[in-house]
Amino acid sequence: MKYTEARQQLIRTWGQLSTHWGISRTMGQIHALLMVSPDPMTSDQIIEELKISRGNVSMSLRSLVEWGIVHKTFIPGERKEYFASEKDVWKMALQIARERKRRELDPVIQSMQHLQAINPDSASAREVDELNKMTTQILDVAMQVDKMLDIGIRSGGQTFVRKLISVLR
Amino acid sequence: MKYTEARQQLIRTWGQLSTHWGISRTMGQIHALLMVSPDPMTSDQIIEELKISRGNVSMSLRSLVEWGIVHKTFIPGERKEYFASEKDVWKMALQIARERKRRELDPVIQSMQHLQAINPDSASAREVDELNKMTTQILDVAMQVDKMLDIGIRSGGQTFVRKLISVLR
DNA sequence: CAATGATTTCAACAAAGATTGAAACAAAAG
DNA sequence: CTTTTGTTTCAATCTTTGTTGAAATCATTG
Repeated sequence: MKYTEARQQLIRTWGQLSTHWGISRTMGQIHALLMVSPDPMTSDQIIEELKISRGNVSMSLRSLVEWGIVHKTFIPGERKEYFASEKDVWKMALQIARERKRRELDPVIQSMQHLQAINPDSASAREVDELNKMTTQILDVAMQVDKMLDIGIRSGGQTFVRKLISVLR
Repeated sequence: MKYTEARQQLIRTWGQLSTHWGISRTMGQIHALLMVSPDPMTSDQIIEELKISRGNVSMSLRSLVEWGIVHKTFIPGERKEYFASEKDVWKMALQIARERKRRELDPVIQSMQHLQAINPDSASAREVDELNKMTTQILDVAMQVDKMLDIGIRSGGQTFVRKLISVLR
């Protein structure tokens, strides 16, 4: 397989994949492009390469920076801003896990905590009971997963998963 | 907090959440409704409760069944189909993990395997090198996560996470 | 501080995704 | 076989999300 093909396919695949994760296709493509680029890139280079609008590039880059997986870098004597992706895929995965935990898991925990202690108005005991069982279970699962992610994040991805696999096989 | 409120909030929250996960809001709501319902429900009851169209309910239920977290059940002497959710949240989480692995992780592994062994056409050594480093890393991470999920799935969620937390703290 | 170059914002537009509802289909009952 | 009841399909429509491009903002330079 030729370099240019392979590179394009990676960008396409990553863009495709990203849509399954609440991230726009363009963001995914930009991220892939930065991952495989040996040097930081300017927005103009990205526009050129992916044929997308300046506005879109600007917004996507900002969002990638907010996710913490792309960094602005300044090159001495250069006026333009340069962007580079995190190159360590484990670090990247952890950073994504950390953000998703914050954006998705933490709110669930909050929400389920509010739903504890129900006052059975017109409902039957069975109904109240079932609802309680569910919220309690969901809270339990969410809190344990949360704890697990904390540990994983603290100990660094590779170490964590390696240990884990060796311990639990 | 009153029962009816709490129930509605759970349904709203779950529907909201589901959109972050490539699942439509309606599907999430139906799932929440089935989770807290002590008895299996017919599509008519779901339509009534959530005020959504028959077609939507039919398609969403099918999809939930494909995900393996909702089951059709037949009640003797009844002509209608009844649907019930998996009630064990750990089982549910595992089933979702299993499906997501199949739908999202496995394709990445496949794709990265295709991208190994690049023929440097017009590209510089640095560029080829960077691309190779990336695809190799991604493949590595994906395969380890895959292995981890396999172990987790085999040993059952609760056991898995409990062990893991206790071992790695 | 005016001019130039770079970046961001945002209203208008486009694309993708979700939902509806009515027609087609399937299964059981009379 | 016909009717009744229940389920699925799918084109049309609505909703949500993503994208563009030009104007506004910001920053640097002479």
